Amino acid sequence: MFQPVDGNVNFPQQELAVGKFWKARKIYDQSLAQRSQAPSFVFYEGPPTANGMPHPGHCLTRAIKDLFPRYKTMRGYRCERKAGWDTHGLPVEVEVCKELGIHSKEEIEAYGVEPFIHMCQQSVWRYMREWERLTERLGFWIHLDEAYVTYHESYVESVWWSLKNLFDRGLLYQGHKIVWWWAQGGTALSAGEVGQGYRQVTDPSVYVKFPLLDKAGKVTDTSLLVWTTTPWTLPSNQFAAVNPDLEYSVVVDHHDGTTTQRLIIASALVETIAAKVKREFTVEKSLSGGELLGHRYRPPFECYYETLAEAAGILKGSPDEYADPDDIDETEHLYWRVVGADFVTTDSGTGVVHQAPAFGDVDFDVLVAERDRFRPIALKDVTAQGTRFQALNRPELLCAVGPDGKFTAEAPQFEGRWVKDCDKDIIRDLKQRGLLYHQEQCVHDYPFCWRAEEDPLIQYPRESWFIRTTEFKDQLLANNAKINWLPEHIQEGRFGNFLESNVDWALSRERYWGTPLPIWKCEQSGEMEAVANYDELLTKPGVRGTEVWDAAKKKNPELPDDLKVHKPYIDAITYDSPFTQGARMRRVPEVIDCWYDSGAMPFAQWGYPNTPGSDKQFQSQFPADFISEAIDQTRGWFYSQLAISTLLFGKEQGAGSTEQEASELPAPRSLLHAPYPHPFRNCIVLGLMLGEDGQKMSKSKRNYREPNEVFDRYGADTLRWYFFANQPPWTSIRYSEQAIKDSIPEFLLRLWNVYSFFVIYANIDGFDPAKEAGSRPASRVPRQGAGSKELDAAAFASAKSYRPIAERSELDRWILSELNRTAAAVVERMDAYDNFAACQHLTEFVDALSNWYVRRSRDRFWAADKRSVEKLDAYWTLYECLVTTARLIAPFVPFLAETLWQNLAGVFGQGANRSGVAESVHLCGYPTGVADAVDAALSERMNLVREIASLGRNARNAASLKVRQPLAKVEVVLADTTHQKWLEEHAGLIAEELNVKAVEYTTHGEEYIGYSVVPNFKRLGPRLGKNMPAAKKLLGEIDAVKLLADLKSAGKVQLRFPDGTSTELDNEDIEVRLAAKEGWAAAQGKACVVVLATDLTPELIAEGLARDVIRLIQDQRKAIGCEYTDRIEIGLATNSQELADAIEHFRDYITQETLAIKIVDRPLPGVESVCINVSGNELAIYVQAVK
RNA sequence: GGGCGCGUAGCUCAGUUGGUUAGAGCGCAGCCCUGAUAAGGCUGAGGUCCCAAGUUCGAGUCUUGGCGCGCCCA
Repeated sequence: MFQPVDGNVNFPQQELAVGKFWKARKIYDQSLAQRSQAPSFVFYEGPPTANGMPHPGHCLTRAIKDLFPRYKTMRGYRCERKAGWDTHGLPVEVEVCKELGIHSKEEIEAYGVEPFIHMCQQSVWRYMREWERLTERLGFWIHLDEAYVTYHESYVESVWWSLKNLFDRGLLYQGHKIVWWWAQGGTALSAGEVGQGYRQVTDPSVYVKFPLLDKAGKVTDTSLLVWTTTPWTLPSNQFAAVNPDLEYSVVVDHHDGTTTQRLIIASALVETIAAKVKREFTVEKSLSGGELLGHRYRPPFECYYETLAEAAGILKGSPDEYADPDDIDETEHLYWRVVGADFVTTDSGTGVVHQAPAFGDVDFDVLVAERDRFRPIALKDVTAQGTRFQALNRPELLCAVGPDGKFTAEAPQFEGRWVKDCDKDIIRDLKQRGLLYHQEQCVHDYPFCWRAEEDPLIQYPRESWFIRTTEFKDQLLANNAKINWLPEHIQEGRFGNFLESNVDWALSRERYWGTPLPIWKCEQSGEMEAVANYDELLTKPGVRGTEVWDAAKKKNPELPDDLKVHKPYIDAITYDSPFTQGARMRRVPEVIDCWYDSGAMPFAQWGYPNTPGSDKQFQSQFPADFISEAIDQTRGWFYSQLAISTLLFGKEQGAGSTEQEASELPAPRSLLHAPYPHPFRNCIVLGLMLGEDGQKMSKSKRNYREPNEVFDRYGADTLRWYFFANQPPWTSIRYSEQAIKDSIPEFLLRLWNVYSFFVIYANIDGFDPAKEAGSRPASRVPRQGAGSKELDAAAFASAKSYRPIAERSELDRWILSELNRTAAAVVERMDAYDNFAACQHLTEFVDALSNWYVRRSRDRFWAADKRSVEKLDAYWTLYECLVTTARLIAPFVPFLAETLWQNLAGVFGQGANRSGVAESVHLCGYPTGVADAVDAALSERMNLVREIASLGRNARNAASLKVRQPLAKVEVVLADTTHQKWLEEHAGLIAEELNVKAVEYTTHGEEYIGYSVVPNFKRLGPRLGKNMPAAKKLLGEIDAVKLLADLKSAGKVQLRFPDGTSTELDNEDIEVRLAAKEGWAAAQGKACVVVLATDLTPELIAEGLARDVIRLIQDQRKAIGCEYTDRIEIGLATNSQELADAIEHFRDYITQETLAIKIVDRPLPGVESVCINVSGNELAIYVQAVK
C-alpha cells in the first residue's frame, strides 16, 4: 500500500517534514560519502556578508548554487560544498557606528579601536542564524558547520601568505590614489557614500589664461584659455590637456584696443565663448590639438614654478640606457606643458582643460601616463649617481593642500585657509594679474558628506597600496578568454571591457576592521618587508608587543583568538630592523580591501599553505568547475578571484614572462602552471532582482516579501521552480508574488495530481510494485545493478505482471518514449548549464503525462478486472514515469521529489531498510534516458493525434456540439499521407477523445477544404534567390490539386520563372496548406483539417442524454461524500418520455459507470433529491450509498 | 559622459543558424470537460515586435543611427 495522498496538498508542510528526514538520516552526507571515489565537480561558495536580512534576490543565488551541485552529484560526481562568510569591511563598521551613534574616524578612535573591532566581530554574526535558516529552508545543501570565515586567523594568514608572495615579487607597491575625501572628518568615502551626497550648488566658473612660452622660455602674447569651476585647484596646476584629434583656433580678441591678445580655443567653441563674453573674435589660424602638444606655458601661480620650471627628464626609448646621462638629449620638461587626453571634449569649457592631478582622478591618470613616458631611474642608479637625477626622472604630484583641506606652506599666499574659502581671493588675484579672462556662476551637482551635510567633499590624493595588476593584463584577458560565461556576452562585454581598462588594484583601506596589511616598515630607513604569518612574526629578532594581546585575552578570556591578527593587537607587535641598526620595524597602519579576502577563498578557505593538509585540499579543489553570483560581482568577486589567481598561480605555457622567480615560490609547482581558466571554469552571472514596483529591492519600500513568508505560503520548491523555469537566470527579473503563485499549477500541481491519481487507484486495485516484483527486487538483481537502487525498468523486469515495453499499448510506449526523450534532453541542457530549457522539457513532459497519458488511460485504471494485463501495463508504465520523474526533478525541487520518492519507493521498505532501493531520491543517479526506448516516429504521430483531437474539440465548439453528445463520425483530411495508415489503426483513441462513432481519413477532401501551396522558403531560398517572390506567386496561382497529383506521379514538377529560368521542385520543396471551406463544422491545423458529421440520430441523442445523466450522478456521488469504491442506489424520476427512454436504453451503461447496484425510476424514500434540467428535460436524481 | 544589457499582447516573459500565419502563462469574455486535478480543453478580444535607415529574394532576429529603461563605472 502507498500512503494515501491528500488531495489538498500543502507543500510547505511537506517540505518541513522532508527537511527533518534529511537531517535525521544525514542524506546530504550520505550523498557525498557514496561519491567519495568519484571524479570531483568543484564548487566555490562566494561568501555572503551576513550583515543584513536575506531577501528574495539572495534566494535566487542560493537556489542556483544548489541546483548544479545537486545535479552533478546525481550524475556521478563528488561535489563538496563548503560554506563561507565574508566578515570584514566598511559595511560592518558602518553598522557598528550606527549602533554606537558615531560617524567619523576620530569618533571611532575616541571610542577605542579595541572595543570597536570587538563589536565588529560580534556584529558580523548578527544575521547569520537567519542566513543559515534560509539556506536550510531553501534546501541549499552546503556544509554550514565547516564554513570558512574571512576573519579567522587561518584565513587571514592565508591572505598574508599571498600578499607576501606579491610583495616579494615587487607586485605590491605604494603610490597615490585620488579619493573623495571628507577633509573635516579626515576620511575617504566609498563610491556609494559619495553617491548619496550629491546636491545642486552654485560654484564660480572661471576662464583663465595660461600664456604660452616661446622656445627661450619667454611669455608670448598667445594664451591657452582654460575653464574651471574649482579655482582653488589652480595653484596645483601641472598640465593643460587638449584632445589631439580636435581642431583648435588661435583667435584675436579686439575688445581692448590697446593690446593684442591671442587665445587658443577649440574651434567648435569659438562662437559659444565669443557670445558668452560678448566680444568679437577674429580667427587667425587653426591647428590640430596634436600640434599643440608639448608647448610650454606659464602656470597661473608661482608656488612651484620658481623651482621646477626648468626641470626635465629623460624619455623612455632614448638610446643606450647605460650611457652617461650628460650625453642624453632626449629630454622633456616635466611640468606645465600641453598634453593630450581623449576625455577632452567640446561639450563644455574651452577644449583646453586645466590639470591638477592631485584633485581629480582623471587628471591623475594623465599624470601617471606622463610619468610613464619617462625612463624610471632604478634605486641603484640613483645611489650610484647621487640624487642628482632623482628629481629629474619624472613628474611628481604637486599638491598645495593638506589632508585637512587647507592650503599648505607650498601656497604661502593662502596658507592655513580652507580651500573653498579661497576661491574668491584666488579669482581676485588672477584678475589683478590680468590672467582672468571671464567669470560667471555655474549651477551643478557636487557631492557633500552624507554625515555632515555642510561639508563639501574634495578629491584628494592619499598614499595607498596597489597591486600591479596592469602588468598582467594580457594574462587576465587570456584567462578570461577560457572561462565559460553564461550569458556569453559577459566575457567580451562587461567583464572583458573591465579587464581591458585595468588599473592597478588599490588594495589598502585606512580603516579598522579588515585583514591587516602584513607589511612592517623600518622606522628609520623606510625599508619594508612582508610577513606571511603570525608565527613567522614571533621568530623575528627582538619581537615585542605580544603582551598587548595577552593582556586583553586575560581580561576577557572569551575573546576569540582570531582577533590577535587584527588591529589593534597586531599593530603593537614590533621587532628589530634588519635594515638599520637599532631601529624598529612597525606595521603600516592600513587594512586591505575586503574584496581581496573573498578573492583569495580558493586557497584561503583551506588555510593554505599554513594549515596541515591544506595542500591536498587546495589542489583537489582547484579550479572551480562552477560558480554563480549576480552581475554586480563583475568588478567584485569575479574580478578579485581572477586577478589573485592569475597573479599567484601563473599563466599559460609559453605566455609572456614577467615573473621569472615564480619557481621559487612556496606553492606546489603543479599549480604555478595551472592551465587557464582558473580559478573558475563556468560562471552563471545572475540578473538583478527588482522589487514588485520595478525598483531596487528595499526594505523601507516593502516592495518584496520576506523569503520566509513565501516559504510558509507557497513553499521553497515553488520559489525554486519559479526561478529555474520562468526565465533564463541572467535576465533581471521583477519580483512578483503573483507570478510565483501562478507558476504552481502548471507544473508542481499538475505533477502532484498525476501522483495523487496513481496512488488512489493503485491502492484501490492493490497494485504494489514491491509485491509484484517479489517484494525484494534487490535480492534478485545483482547488487551493482543500478536498476534496483533507482527503480528503473531493469528493476522490475523480473516481476510477473511486468510486460516488456514492446508488448504494451501504443500509449504506454509513447509516454515511456517521451520520458526517455525528456531525460536525454534535460541532461543535454543541464550539462550546458541551461536550467531554463531543461525546465521547459520537464514541463512539457508533465503536461503530456497528465493531459494525454493519464487522460487517455483512465478507462484502463477504472476497469473492473484488477489483474487484466492492460491495467497492469498502465500501472507499471505510470509508476515508472513517476519514479523517474521524481529523480529528474530532484535537483530542481528537492522536497517534492523526495516526497514522491518516499511514497513511491516506500513500498520497498522504510528508512534504510529498503532492500537496496535508495533511501532518498537524492542518493540516486540521474536518469539520462535510454536511447532504445525513444521512438521518434511515435512521438510525431502522437502529436498528430493530439492535434486532431484539439481540432475536433475546436470544431465542436464552433458548431455548439458539446463533447457529451456523440456524433456519427469525423473526417480527417491530411496534408500528407505519411502517417495515414498508422492513424487508421489508432482511430479508437480519437473516436473516444472526440466522442464519435467513427474516424475516417482522406486526402481528397476537396468538398470541405481548399488547398494552397507555398514554397519551402528555408530550402528554396538559397537556391532561387531573387526568384523567391516569383516562386511564391506562381505556386499561389497554380492548380494545387493538379500540382499535387503531378508530384505524386512524377516525383517532381517544373516551375518556369518570368526571367526565363526554371527549376524543378520535389516534395520537400513545397508546403501544402489546407483551409476549411465555409459551411462545414470543420477546423484546420497545420497538418490536417478535421470535419465533423453533425447529423444527429435519435439513438445518438439518447446516448448523449445518458452521458448527461451519468455525469450528474457522479456529481451527486461526490456531493454526498462517497468513497471512490462505494456502491450506490439510484432513483431517477422524470416526466420526459424521451429521457426515460434514454435511461432505459442505456441502463447498463449508466449502472456500470456510476458503480450502481440498482437504478429505479422513482424517488428513493428518505433521500434528498436534486432536480436538474437535462437538455430541456426535467430530472430528479436520488443517490444513496449502499452500506 | 563611457561600457554593458534590455525594449515583443493589459501584465510577466519565450522566440533556435534570418524563412513569410510571432507564441506561452496570467488577466478579461464565452463555451466545454471532469469521481485524480485549487486542475484541464476550445474559442474570442488584445501586437506599428520602441523609432528610422540599411543589408537581403526574405528582418522580431543582422548592421548603423536615434529614443526610452536598468546596471556598472565616471
